[in-house]
Amino acid sequence: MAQVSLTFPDGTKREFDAGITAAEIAAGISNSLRKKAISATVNGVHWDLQWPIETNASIAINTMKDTEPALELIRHDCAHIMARAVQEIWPDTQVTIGPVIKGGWYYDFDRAEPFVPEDLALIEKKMKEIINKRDEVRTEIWDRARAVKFYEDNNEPYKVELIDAIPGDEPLRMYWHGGWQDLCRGPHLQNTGQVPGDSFKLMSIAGAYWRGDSDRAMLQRIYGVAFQNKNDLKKHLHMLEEAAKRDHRKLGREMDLFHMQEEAPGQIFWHPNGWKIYTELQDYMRRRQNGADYVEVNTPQVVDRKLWEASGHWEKYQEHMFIVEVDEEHAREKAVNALKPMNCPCHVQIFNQGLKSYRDLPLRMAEFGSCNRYEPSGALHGIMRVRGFTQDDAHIFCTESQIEEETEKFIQLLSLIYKDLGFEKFSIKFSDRPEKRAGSDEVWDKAESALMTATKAVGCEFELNPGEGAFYGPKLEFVLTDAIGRDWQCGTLQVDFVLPERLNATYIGEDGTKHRPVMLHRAILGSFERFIGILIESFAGKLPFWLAPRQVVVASIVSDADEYVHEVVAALKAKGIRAEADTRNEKINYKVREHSLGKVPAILAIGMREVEERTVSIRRLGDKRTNVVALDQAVQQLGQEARAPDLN
RNA sequence: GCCGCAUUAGCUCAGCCGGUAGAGCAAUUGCUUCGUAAGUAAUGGGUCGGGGGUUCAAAUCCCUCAUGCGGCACCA
Repeated sequence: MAQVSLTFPDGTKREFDAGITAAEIAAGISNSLRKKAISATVNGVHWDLQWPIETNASIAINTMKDTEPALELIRHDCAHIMARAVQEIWPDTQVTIGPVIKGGWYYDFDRAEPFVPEDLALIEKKMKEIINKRDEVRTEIWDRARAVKFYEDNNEPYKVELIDAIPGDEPLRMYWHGGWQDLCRGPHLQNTGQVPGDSFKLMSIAGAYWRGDSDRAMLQRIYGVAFQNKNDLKKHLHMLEEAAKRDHRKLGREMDLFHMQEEAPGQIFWHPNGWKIYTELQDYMRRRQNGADYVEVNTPQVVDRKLWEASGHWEKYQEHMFIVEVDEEHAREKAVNALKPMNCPCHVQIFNQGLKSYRDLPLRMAEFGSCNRYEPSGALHGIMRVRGFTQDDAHIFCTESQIEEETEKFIQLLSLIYKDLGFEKFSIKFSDRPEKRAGSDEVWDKAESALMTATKAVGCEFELNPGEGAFYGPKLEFVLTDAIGRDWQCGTLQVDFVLPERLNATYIGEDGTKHRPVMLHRAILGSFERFIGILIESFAGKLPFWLAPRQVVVASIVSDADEYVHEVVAALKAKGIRAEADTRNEKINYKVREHSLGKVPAILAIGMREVEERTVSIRRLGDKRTNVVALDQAVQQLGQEARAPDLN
């Protein structure tokens, strides 16, 4: 019999008969390892204990202590156990796919009756029964015809379709535990009892399209999470609770920032507090962009369809545009308009006014552009995904040879701004040419390499996102990581050779003839609405002092201090600080609690001692300590903190 | 847009099998002047998301529309 040489993690090599399984190897080492083993890693591939090893390889036996394989197996087996539980409870249910995802798994089912939340407890109970049975997991390779016939006989058309999609040279693997089977590439645990029965939880039921295709059947998806032990599950659930506390919709209400109502779905009613954040952020962005040699413009909201036809938006995005038709009786002429969904066509109109010379380039045209898009109802989400929003948009009209330098400058500006806003870390995704695209390969070569060398020149690493570029050019996407580790794609830089062509933008070159400029579409925040949502969630409402809508509340302890309280407020306001007096007839405990919940970064408590000494007692949000300082000093210090980072 | 769930006082929520609404907080008004996360009492407050239907009777059952929530699809 042929031999294989296997190298163990400690470097020792041993010879085995070819076709030996990892389970047999584990058993040869010790009986306890045989029981504890969950899988193997063979030449870097996660390997089922039952799979034969036919070639020389490196091998490691995994146990539950090996976190990465353990979690993958636990979650994957949970998916199977859940599918079995569902089919045992409701035999008329068809199973489809059930992959492992971050933190857990899901499984998609086809069943006439909808699952209801109460079903989850039922399924969990059944899953625990299956785990307690410690059913052995068994696997076999089947040939295609047999597998197809099997699923046809069992009336499982989804599985038949999955088999059809698997390349012909790949073996089909079947897995069993108990009487239940599933088509699966594996690997899996040795028996169902290896799944910790107290460390998983079914989370939610949702609809999901078969194969992610909105033209196909809507299946029912059940999401679950699973961990190595009970404590990790607890930590995970706790983290979810903490994330829920940061929800910008909840904080928006509690901090009285904004509201939304059904008469204007997807649009925001900004309250005074929320609008303070908005304008403060916008003022800051305006100063930063002015400093980076942008010119600011403003363009119309309601624009004739002719322009959208010329730009190509009418054809591609008509369904997502708010169409405005003026009633014929009142109109001098019948016209069909659309609310602008983006600013670029309008910016080209400004560029096209008068002759432009190469000396005018690069021309960085910025607009806090108010846009409206008719987003699908299901896409709306708080202030993060809305139908009316304002982009921190700009278009840089430049020559091809300027792309590189402009990219560099943009990344520098973006880094500076993200840092000012409290996001030290961001990552970049580079999306190159998609299959369907405009422009010659030559132009794409130039655009991609310019974008790439510029990105590298700034010293930024990026992840390649192949084929994900816009149809008109490659793009960079800037993803920032918030305080609890979530990623948000905010900034973007897109190279566009198409729109200048479509809208006939030209400049006179050094040679005295007309040339086509390149447009760089770019945004840093993305939209103010969404970015403020991100700020709220990342800071859990505790915004940096300069962005806080209410920066200081001066609260009296006794009413005899009221007069001095107003004096303090006046002094703070004179320094440009957003300060309020709270002289209500309430205990200081009550006031401190209320303003703390309102996320006011500084509370100044004023009793008779402060009045007599002309001091204030400063209490910072989230800090139990107080700090008594002279009034003048407090005004000076808080005035400094209240300034935006670019003004310090 | 699709699947599921939800919509009751300003907020958070209770209201089983149909008999026309309830709590806590908030608000208002008293009393209380109290030194760092809820002092106290009284009072007011709801066409139960809109429309339609079933019924002697609907917050409750059915249909429909709207909005929201969780996903899916979408995101120029």
